[in-house]
Amino acid sequence: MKNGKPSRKEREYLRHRQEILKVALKLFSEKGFHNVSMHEIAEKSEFAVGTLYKFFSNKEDLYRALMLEASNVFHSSLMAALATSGSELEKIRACVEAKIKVFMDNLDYVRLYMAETQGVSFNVKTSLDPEIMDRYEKFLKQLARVFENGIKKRLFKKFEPYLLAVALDGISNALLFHHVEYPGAHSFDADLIINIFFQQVYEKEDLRDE
Amino acid sequence: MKNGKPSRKEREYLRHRQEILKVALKLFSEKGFHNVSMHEIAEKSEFAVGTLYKFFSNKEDLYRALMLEASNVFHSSLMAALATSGSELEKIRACVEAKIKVFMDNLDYVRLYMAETQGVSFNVKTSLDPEIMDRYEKFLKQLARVFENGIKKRLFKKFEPYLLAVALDGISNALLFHHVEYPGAHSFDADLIINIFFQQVYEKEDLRDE
DNA sequence: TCATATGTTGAATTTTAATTCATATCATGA
DNA sequence: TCATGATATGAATTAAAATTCAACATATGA
Repeated sequence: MKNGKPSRKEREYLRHRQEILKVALKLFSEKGFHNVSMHEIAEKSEFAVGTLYKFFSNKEDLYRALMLEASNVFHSSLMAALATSGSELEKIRACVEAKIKVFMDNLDYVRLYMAETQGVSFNVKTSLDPEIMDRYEKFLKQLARVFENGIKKRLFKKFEPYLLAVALDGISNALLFHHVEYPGAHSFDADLIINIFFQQVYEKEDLRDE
Repeated sequence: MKNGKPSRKEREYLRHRQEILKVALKLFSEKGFHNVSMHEIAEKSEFAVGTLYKFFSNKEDLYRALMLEASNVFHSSLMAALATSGSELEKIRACVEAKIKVFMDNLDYVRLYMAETQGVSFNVKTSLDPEIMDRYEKFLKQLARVFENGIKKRLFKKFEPYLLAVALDGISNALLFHHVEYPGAHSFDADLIINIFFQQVYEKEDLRDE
């Protein structure tokens, strides 16, 4: 059937790889790296253990691949949001909205990704990829730059921009975590974050103190 | 030597137990639960493996005991701070100060404790003690109550108190984590948290909008 | 001093899970 | 149809820890 497309074997290969990753993501995010065995992944993905090793050189490599994907999804989405045109406040609002969206759209990834960015990587092996840390760092720096510009323009009060970035990220994460753990306990949206954090840090025109 | 104190064997027992816990805390906090073996704990604490099992029925039990201790230290300190007399703002300031202090005084515990409260408990077995979760929950509720009172007295703007509690906690954790990971990168103290979060949520007398 | 209880030891056992690899299956094209 | 290379298989191997327990040490007090 079909003729010589650019690939074919390759697409098959990719599909299989994807399938394995999907199952592994589900399992890792539910039970954590150490509480999932290769046999379990094999079983759930309907491949043999040996086959897994054709796709990933070992368990850690498989995990790393997942983290990388997660990092891609989150990072690109957040960076894109920060690049929005508009005022500094608008950029940041876009960023918070994007964060809530990727968060909700990728709940399985959330647990993996958060274990890396939040509070360093605890348990999992020797803190994985510095690559991922770097990216997170880059995001925070970019966010800090937005704050910095906002401060220069006298839109925001004078706080160390990087710390503002850390703080905003902290609030967002905390609220998102809470929401994921107790959905529906307290309604919650992007505006709330913006309001709690911002309405305030955002300096009212008639109160500039500098 | 010495005569019949209320105990003696018991104090000896406790001392030994304490010694084991101390070593385990150090190791777990450095390398994570799964990357520390009972043999390593035995070696470092200068007991035999078998002896460890006289004190703790298994590895998980040992870990659990540590978490409980950590929880005690943190929880009692934070609750005490919230019970301070004074205005709502003062209570909350006391709480943030207490948090920074216990945090700094117990860096080894921090990693263990945070893995539990922040972002649920990832990796380690089936999310440990609900007891610990309960306590954390209690703390947040108490903090929320303070916010609630502050709102009633028109000291703070009207936000869902529980979410304010989550948010404040989130900011504090994020900044503390950052500080622990990159000490000296950006100076940082209780006032900063209070200012970023509060100066603002705290409603200026001349701006009440309700 | 000796018998008993209490605490300690670490080699041996058991468990658990990662990783390998000889064998089987399948797809392709001669 | 058959030969060949590419893939997939899963029982067998290996590795790493957790846990046990019979033997040893030490303290107590009769």
